[in-house]
Amino acid sequence: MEQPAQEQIVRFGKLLLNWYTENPRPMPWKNFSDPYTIWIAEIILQQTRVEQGTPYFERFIHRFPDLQSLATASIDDVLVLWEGLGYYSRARNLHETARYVFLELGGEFPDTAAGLQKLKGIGPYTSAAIASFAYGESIGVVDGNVKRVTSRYFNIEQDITSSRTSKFIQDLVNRIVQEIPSAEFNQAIMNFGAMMCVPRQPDCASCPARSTCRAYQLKKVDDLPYKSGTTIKKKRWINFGVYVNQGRVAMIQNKSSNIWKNLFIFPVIGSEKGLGSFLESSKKSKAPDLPLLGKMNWELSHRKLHLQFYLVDQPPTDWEQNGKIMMVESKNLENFAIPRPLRLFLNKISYNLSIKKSDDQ
DNA sequence: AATACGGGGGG
DNA sequence: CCCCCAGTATT
Repeated sequence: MEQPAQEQIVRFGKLLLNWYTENPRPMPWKNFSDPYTIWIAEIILQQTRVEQGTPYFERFIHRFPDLQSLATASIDDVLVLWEGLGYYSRARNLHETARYVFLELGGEFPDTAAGLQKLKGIGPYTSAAIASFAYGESIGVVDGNVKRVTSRYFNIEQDITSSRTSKFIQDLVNRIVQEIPSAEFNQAIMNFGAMMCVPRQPDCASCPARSTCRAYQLKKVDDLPYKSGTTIKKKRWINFGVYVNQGRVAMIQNKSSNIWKNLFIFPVIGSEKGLGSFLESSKKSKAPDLPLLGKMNWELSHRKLHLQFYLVDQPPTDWEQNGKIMMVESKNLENFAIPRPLRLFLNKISYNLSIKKSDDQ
């Protein structure tokens, strides 16, 4: 994969910067510009949401306002303040690094990302964050937000967990901060990822970057960032309406999707277009106000389907989903091709439907 | 390159 | 309730 063109990345950077100007996010550590306070904030924020980390930051800075106070404290006192935050090695490394910088470096933090990264507990992300926020170094941060936003906007399809992809994205944001102030851009892109370009069901309709977002254009927002290992199984939610009358069950031949094409299914609730529209959309539809007969998770090679079966007392007219509703006699169900999960469901409720089946169980 | 390491939020 | 998320150190 090649790096995007220069004008593309500059446009991207300006978009995010404009968005951030209009959507500032007050965070307590923004009032500080010294490396110590920024370092504390960034360690707390590793793997931790702003909302959760903020009260910890306040307490920590109040108790340990400067490097000396932390370096001369006991690890037990530090851990007390850390309690509940998790990843407790962060507190241990924090304390160890405080002592090291105070005793061995004369109280002065290294002033480059490369130097900072030599310290315990400071990796690629945190070193870039401190270097840009405290020293104005032109280096981009790469955290989960940045990976998600860039992989979507630039349609980066490579495995987001590989070191090769991380380097590609690091190079990409480093190019951007050659053109745009690094501290502002780093704040902008991380907050954009946290507020706008969120992991699940982002509100693309109100996104200022959608007109030039490659994932949006290609309808791949739900598929990026791509992560290897566990094959991505898109989740889909489908509500079926089960209508039973005099021992007959309402079925319809599915013409609207490639999954289970031409098999007979219960009509779906919530869309006149049938099954297809549910398989296209990642939106979880609202639970209808109907008796829930059962639910079932069903995994295909590339889909994880959440199936729900609702009892309806009459077949609505909008059930003409690319086909005709047919009332199938229970004893005739075996003559129809029915998807496995629906067949299992039919077997399960057969008693209630007064269906007698010899091969039950 | 793979794994361990907490805990919180949202569907 | 279950699933998803996410930097660094270690192996």
